[in-house]
Amino acid sequence: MKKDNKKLTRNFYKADVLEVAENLLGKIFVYKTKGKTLKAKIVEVEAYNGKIDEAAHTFNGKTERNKIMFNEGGFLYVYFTYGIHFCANIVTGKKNEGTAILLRGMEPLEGVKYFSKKRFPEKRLNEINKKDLLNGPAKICQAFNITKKQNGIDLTGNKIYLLDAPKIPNSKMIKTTRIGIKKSVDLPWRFYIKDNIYVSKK
DNA sequence: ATCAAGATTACCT
DNA sequence: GGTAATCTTGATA
Repeated sequence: MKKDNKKLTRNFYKADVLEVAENLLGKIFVYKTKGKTLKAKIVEVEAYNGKIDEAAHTFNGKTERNKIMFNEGGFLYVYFTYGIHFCANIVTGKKNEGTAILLRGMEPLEGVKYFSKKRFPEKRLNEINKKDLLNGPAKICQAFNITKKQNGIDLTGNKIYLLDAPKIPNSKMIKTTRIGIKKSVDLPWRFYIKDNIYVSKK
């Protein structure tokens, strides 16, 4: 009997960013916070590679903001943008590669009430559409309450980590161009699960 | 010291 | 479809 729910280890993250990006789809993101366990299934990601990709934060070398992206794989890179939003990434590859994967869409599994409260403080639970909770990179951080404080967390620890799940077959995976960038716009480095309603944008 | 851009979102017409 | 919101970061226009 195959066990699907083991925590992913360092080796998973140390592979090439594009390989990890494809493998990330379907995996379970877990955040243990304030006695609660929050879980969601990853359905949409984008790969960034500072070596060859002008859109990556690491393209022009190491800075105070992006230094976590130069760690070996298996760390959380969180950045602040547009004066309002945080976005969370999974660092991949070997040390000093400067590669990471942006989490863009998730399906809520556990902690829906918590997500709803963080996303829509003024609304009642029954007015909230579950598909609007985690269908965007900044929405994910808002719902999980992920901020600068979580930047650099080791994903092989017990606070934030991923659980294994069966690989999404190629027939159910869409590979296309990334969203919201002005450089390297033609690289097909966005991956999402076909027909999944929790994907941020078709 | 100053400035422009930004891996987005929500709300408007 | 269009754009305001909002402020940290990195380069120096």
